[in-house]
Amino acid sequence: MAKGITTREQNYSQWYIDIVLKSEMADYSPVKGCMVIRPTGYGIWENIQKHLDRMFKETGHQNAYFPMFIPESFLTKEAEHVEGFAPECAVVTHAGGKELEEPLVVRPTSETMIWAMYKNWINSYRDLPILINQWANVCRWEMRTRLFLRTTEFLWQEGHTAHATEEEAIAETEQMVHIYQKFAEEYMAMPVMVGTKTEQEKFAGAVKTLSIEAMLQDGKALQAGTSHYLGQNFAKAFDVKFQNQNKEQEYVYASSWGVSTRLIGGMIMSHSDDNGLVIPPKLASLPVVFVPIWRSDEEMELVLKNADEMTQGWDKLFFKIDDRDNVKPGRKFNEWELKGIPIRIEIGPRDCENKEVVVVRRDTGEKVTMPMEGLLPKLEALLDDIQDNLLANAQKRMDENTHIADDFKEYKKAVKTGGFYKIHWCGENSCEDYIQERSKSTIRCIPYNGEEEEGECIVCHKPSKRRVIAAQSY
RNA sequence: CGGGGUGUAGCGCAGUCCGGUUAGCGCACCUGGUUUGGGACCAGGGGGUCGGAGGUUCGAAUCCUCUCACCCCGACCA
Repeated sequence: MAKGITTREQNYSQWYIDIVLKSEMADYSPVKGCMVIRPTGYGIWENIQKHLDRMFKETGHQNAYFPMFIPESFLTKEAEHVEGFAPECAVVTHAGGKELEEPLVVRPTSETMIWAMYKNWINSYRDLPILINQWANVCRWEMRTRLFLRTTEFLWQEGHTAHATEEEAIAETEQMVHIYQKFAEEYMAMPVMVGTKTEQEKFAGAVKTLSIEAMLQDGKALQAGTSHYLGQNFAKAFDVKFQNQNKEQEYVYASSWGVSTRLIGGMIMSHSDDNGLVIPPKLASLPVVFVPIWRSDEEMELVLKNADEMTQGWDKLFFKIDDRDNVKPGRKFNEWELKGIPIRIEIGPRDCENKEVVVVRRDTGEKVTMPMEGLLPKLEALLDDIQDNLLANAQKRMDENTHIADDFKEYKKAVKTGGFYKIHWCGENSCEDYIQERSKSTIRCIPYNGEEEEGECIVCHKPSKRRVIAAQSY
């Protein structure tokens, strides 16, 4: 059993904190609400970046970088945007030993800076579309923070695109939310619900917000990524017009989309267990670790020699031989389990004699003896199997915990225990507020391509045309 | 901002009510030896001035005043 990790049953929140700190993913910093992402955690982020970046570039996007300081006046140009973000902005008022002429906001998101620049770059329909992404840090002064899920400063990517037509901008918005869905499922083994946010929950300044919502082990929802159709809101705020083929001046249509280090929190709460982290193989910076076992110096030499020989020609980043002589094997087993390494290979004198090794998979703990000869393809297949198994488990959890609810009292009771609930909702803000106040849950999204179904609002009983997803959330 | 709580070694805590030699304990750390197929054991060792400031006293981690920080619940939150 794991030492010093609170079990999920005892206290799910504390379990999460224990996992993050003990696996050395991250640590609290001296600044309240800000965390340090340690090598173990940063490696996961690098893999997230690697794969997403490729997906962005394959769909025609390019990376760029914009400044982290935004003149305060920029924020106020879009009315809803400023209302949504002003309360959580950090503002620099002094620099270089003097008070600044105009305060600088530490970006909470970059729409304003980017549209101030796009104004200079766009004149003609020939300048469009612009498909830019940036990897950056942003700062939002949240009152309550949680490691990875909500921190004052966090890392993310933000895509900002400019288009000549509404159709094109909407298509971009939809394309990106589906890229997020694909990434979540294929790489993170984290199934998600794709849908539209309600008017009240949408991004400040957007016409429409699409999101992916994951279901974590405790049944709570996590907004794991968003893609916004911004219409002409920012183009109007920053006066970004282009001349179309009919010689007319027209405001540019826009999208923006992002995922953050929050994904790492989602990954942890999707797959990890009471023994520690469980990393999906496709995100693991170290897929395989060897734990050699010996009693004497002679045995040590023998075992290490065998391990070296059998891994000749393997990718150095694929495996590590944990040859520390001052730590016992049992401890190593536990350490690597805690760190979530997908496959552990035990190799001792007995195995060397039989020319075999013991292969242990992290997700199920299953141990299998395999011959040293021709091991690599088997490990690769096993990694694929682990990846598939994690996704299947997460999918099963989501399916089993997605329910239909038609009676508010029953819903209120049920939602406390977690899970997604498909409910009818009339579309009124007042009913949405009622749900939030009475049940501590929120409408997560209106499912994308959701089936039409006649029904009545769970609150006011007025007609509803489709079901929405409601749940408790992080 | 309202309610509650905590500050003593890197971490977790005891000691505080009822002031009294050198401030303890567990984990971690360091050295040596024995160990090594699921978190080793023995021996030795280093490290704190008790969140901060002021006061009472022969004497303060302990009592008093002020102050700071952090945590939990609530409010808030792509």
